[in-house]
Amino acid sequence: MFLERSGNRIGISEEFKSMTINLKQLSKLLKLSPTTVSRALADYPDVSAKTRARVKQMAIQQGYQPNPVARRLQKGKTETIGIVITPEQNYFSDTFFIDLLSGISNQITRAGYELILGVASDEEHEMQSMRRMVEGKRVDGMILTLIREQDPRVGYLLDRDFPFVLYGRTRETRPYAFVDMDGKQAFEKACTYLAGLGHRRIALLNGEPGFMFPVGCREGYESGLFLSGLELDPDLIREWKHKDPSQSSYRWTLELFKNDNPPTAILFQTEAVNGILKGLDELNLQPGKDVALIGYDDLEIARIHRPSLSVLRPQAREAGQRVVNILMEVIKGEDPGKFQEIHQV
Amino acid sequence: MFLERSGNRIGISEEFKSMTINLKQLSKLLKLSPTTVSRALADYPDVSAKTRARVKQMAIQQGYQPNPVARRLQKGKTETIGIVITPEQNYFSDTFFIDLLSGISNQITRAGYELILGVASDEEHEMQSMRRMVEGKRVDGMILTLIREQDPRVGYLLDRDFPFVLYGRTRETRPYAFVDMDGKQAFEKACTYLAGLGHRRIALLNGEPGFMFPVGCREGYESGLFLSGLELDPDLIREWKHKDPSQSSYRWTLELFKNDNPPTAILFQTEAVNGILKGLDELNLQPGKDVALIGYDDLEIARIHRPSLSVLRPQAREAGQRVVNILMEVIKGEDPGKFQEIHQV
DNA sequence: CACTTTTTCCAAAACGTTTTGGAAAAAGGA
DNA sequence: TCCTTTTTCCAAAACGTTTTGGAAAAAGTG
Repeated sequence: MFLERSGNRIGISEEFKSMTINLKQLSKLLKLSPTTVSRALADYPDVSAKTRARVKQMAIQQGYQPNPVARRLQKGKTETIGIVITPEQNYFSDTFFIDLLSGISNQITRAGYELILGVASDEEHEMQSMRRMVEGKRVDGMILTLIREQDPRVGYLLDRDFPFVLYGRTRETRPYAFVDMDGKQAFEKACTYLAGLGHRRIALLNGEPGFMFPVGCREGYESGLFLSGLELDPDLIREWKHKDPSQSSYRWTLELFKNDNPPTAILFQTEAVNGILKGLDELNLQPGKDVALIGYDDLEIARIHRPSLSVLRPQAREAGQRVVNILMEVIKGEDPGKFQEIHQV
Repeated sequence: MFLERSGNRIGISEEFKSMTINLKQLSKLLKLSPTTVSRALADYPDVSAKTRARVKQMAIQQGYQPNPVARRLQKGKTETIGIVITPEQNYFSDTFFIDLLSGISNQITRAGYELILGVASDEEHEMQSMRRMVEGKRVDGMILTLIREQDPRVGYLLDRDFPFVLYGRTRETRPYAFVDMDGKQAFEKACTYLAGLGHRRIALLNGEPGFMFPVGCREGYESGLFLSGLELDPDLIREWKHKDPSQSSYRWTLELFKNDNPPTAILFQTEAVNGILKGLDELNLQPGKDVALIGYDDLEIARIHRPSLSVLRPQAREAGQRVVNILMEVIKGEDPGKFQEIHQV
């Protein structure tokens, strides 16, 4: 029909648009029933090898792809996973979170699923966004990140028996699935490593309580001190504020060095890095020389501070993939309690 | 049925699970046809005010929400928007991109739509991810960010007449919808501002060509110099590498000051900030004192460097919302060429 | 050949909405 | 009152799949 103008823009665009063929049309082309075509494509044993091949070839030739919406309705599944992220915590800084998201996204795609994203400005909207997904039947499962010690989202999902997996942990007695990084072990190792280098005054610039991760970091820090025969000095532990990590860690850095017996090393998480560097700069202390620094997370900034700034790099991509695989099992009906993984960093 | 154990966990979870009522059940409860209930909820005029009220009340009471999958099938729309992000460019640094995403997400939710996310590691996967969304009939429209000068995605979408909006611009003669920040004007202003303060040697640490944004920045820089009666010195223009912005901008910073006649001010984009600060630190130059710095994007790090580090803050949230509103119009069939907006920063 | 079993196919139903095209009931007009 | 118009409702079809429950054809068996 568009032959006479096949060379121009309209011809091309019409050609592309007509690429949407559906099952009925495809089956008509093959002189088969929609049933048989559908089953052939799904490799059911009750269709002969010959017709199966014929169907598949035609499907490829015609660029047939089953309409996902129709399939979802029939299957009674959305084939969709939900995640809600929050901007205020600068969780996005550097590559860590995007790596996690990358692992999640790719694995979800591999399963033929979709990832839908909510962005919430605070805890209330976070819950609201999740409820919309869950109660609106928009997803088959949820992935939760940035877990708090007391996290209402977990109770909510457990109450309605809705499939979910945490990246992180929370305080909850009922069994649930999670993948967590072993912050405790990481900080313990970092601490003993520094002690092994001769450091006796090791500071911890930790995240403030409320979130679960800093809890493990502190445990690891304390355990590391203990294993190295060092005493814990409360003056060397400080907590940056989630509202403004840079500013607060900057202040605490200055504070730490007002001490009569200042630290020679600092352990911290990503969020504090800018504040610490600025603080040290102002005090004319060289990172890596006057003060050893070990941070948690894959810091882009560490590349130009190498080797004066060491980092513990969690395998975020792998963790993301694992989270998805587990979620798929839970959706299938597996017991979530079976999936509780703590990954070494 | 679960009355005798309504106090325990199973009772509760069953109660929540039964909250999923569908249209047929709801209409039975109301002794009305599904048709009438559906139309009542959609405020059609052919249902009396009385029954409309009755229906709505019951719908709320029963927590009825139309199954989105079924509605999509009938409506022939996915009510879904797609976006593909790429991790390698550290676009995620600081709040800019997440703000944009936040504006996009919230506006999409407000429209009752869904945002599906793809994460691609390179240009090839970026295209692949987009094709899956488009050809797999998974979205009604696409949002594109991080636009390149020659961007195959734009041609692809134009060819098949698929609705999309760019955040940014590209070199393409056919009309398309976009929202862009006026990088040119921003850099021009910054430049004349610095000149007004007496600076005569203003450097530009620009993004490398390939992406569209640095083009405008450079134009603005050159125009700003011209307006201030300053001559353009090619030695003061350097480009950081996308593969490693920190490292390259760090090197260029050192390089800039090897000049016999070094700059007294530097203009740059977010990506270069760590490299520049590190470089200046190493040269014992104080930002804001020895060298004036003006960056583009909302830099978290600028908070602790205030006022020594100025930033041009684009209204990312608002831009994101605008992108969505435009996309909705384009999906409705409006001419994309009508929507070409350049926002002042 | 007659009967059973296996292979290969398909018609119809189902998923949960919205839309189409009336029909019945109520209201208005003479 | 009878006819016309408006209001209010609904049965049936449609969206594009997958699944169910056979039926027809082919192959195997004695």
